[in-house]
Amino acid sequence: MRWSQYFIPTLRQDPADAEVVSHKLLLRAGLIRQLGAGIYSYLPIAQRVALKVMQILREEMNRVGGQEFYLPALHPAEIWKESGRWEAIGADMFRLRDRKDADMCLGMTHEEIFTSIARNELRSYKQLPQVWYQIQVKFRDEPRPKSGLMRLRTFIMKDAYTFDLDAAGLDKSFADQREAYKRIFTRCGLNFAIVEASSGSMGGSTSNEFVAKTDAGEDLIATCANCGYAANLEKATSRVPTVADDNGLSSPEEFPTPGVRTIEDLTTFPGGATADRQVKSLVYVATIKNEQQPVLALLRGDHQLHETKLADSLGATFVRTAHPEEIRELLGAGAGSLGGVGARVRAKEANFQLYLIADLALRDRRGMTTGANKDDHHLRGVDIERDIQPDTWADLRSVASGENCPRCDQGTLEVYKAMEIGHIFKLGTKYSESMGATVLTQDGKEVPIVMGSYGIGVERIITAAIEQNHDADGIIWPKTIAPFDVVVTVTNIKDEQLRETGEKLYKDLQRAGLDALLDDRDERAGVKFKDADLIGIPYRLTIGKKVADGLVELFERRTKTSEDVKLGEIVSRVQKLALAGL
RNA sequence: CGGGGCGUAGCACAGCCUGGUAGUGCGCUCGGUUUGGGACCGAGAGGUCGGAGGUUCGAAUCCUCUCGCCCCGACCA
Repeated sequence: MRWSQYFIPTLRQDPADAEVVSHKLLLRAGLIRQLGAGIYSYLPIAQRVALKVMQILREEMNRVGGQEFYLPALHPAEIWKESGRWEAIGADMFRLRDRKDADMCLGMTHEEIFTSIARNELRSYKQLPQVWYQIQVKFRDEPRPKSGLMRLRTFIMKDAYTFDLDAAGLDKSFADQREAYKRIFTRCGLNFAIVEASSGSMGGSTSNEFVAKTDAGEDLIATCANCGYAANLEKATSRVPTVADDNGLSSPEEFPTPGVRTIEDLTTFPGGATADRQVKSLVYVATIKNEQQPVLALLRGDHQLHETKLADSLGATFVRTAHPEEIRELLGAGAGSLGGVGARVRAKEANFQLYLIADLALRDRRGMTTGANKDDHHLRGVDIERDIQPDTWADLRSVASGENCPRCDQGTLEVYKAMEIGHIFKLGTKYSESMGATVLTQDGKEVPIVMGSYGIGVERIITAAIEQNHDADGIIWPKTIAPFDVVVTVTNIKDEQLRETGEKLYKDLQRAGLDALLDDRDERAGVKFKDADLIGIPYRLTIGKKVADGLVELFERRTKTSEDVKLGEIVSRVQKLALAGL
């Protein structure tokens, strides 16, 4: 491409709306323009990068036996009603009606559609396994689109689905995808990790999340340097030292605590208790199978609740903290004086079925202090099992940096920020059962197909690549996904000799199979250098005064080092560099 | 959905409080000088001040409504 005619609208100043680095650089380097919140147009440079990413996705999917499809983005509601997700999914789905007033939606993922093909066409175990994938647009009405291409409402996803006869087959398919994902992210030049994560409303047993470490990310990952344990905070556990309790009291004892509202307050209150001897009581309203269920979550006073863990433990699609009025109606006291003792009975009087869920760290604890469900009063000497009898026990606690690794003896956990770039799920038979996708086994039995689903966000890869590869001057693309391999910069286009040298070199590079860009603009050299740095092309060949001596300057974007190379050798040199690993 | 902020030229912003000719820098066009890290001089083009309604002799400016965008929180497959 000739830069003089190519559309690369670079910006000198940072756009006011951009906050994170990748967003600023995507705009400044002329890759994207915004159309609406979470909706962006991809300009030619971005499209080139996206196509390179997609090519890697295709190659690695094909390598593990994937077959590429292209499914509709517009879906009739019926198919989503069959799986139950038309109701299960809330406002995140873009819904619309057609002219006949029929419910439709824009696809946010394609389990239902792929499953509908599978159930109609797959009949026999002999046809399995199948590995199907597509690269296609997805629509999600995110509550808060943000950070450029990080959280979008319309984005490109590579989604793959596997269909197996049994669990063993799924294990193999899952492992294949996992390996493919490792190769994909490695080839894209990303620093990534595989972590345990919540499956959310996807359902299924096991899921692995692929994350790229970056401060711009929204996920928190706990890792152990000693044994390699890694988990999203929504799933991570840790070992915390147990607290030795005294014998406690034969029954809880109420005492007045005027003005005490928080765990902290009670630690300093005369006759109070240290935080690890208190029970934190949080009232939530969970949405379970479209029903509102009040829940009292109990944790150790010095521990933090993780809401995703709570939702997962309850099988809820959504949890929110109860409003102050709801809390008072339910338990007869305000937040700050709440507790599990007698809570179920108190709620019953108000005609509510209160569900009590307690964190595992409260197991076997006695002599605890907690609210009395009476303003300005607490109870001491509470024995959790004896006095509260939770309906269930679950891991509800957020782990923190410095806590002991749950897997190994020596390690401690470190928590860092990351962004999700891919997620793979063992779905099992959730969709095949609800939608009737079955095959006949060798002995003639009809069994539901065992499925897996695997997603990668194309824009997330691009965003992560920039977040992890940039400097003060701009983007530093990994060679594998750079929009061009090399840019030929003619310092003065009005100089006949320089121009002709540049033109020839440009054509030779192309002939050698390289993606080359010729900067033939009538601009000062400085402007061209700045733009080339900003856009982040891995190599720049500067055609300047040294041409008289038969030399061009080879500049490496990443290291900002340059070297003079003989004109006759430069093409093979660049070819070697461009094809070399990252 | 709760809290905060912002919509004025392609971009970044000033002007608004205290109503009276719509400005600055970058970019763009033309001419000239320059030419290896975002040049300089000169001359230009470019704006229904997000939209609607109201107050007023007069509204970018004051009032009401509305649309949009950004950030924090909540949420998130």
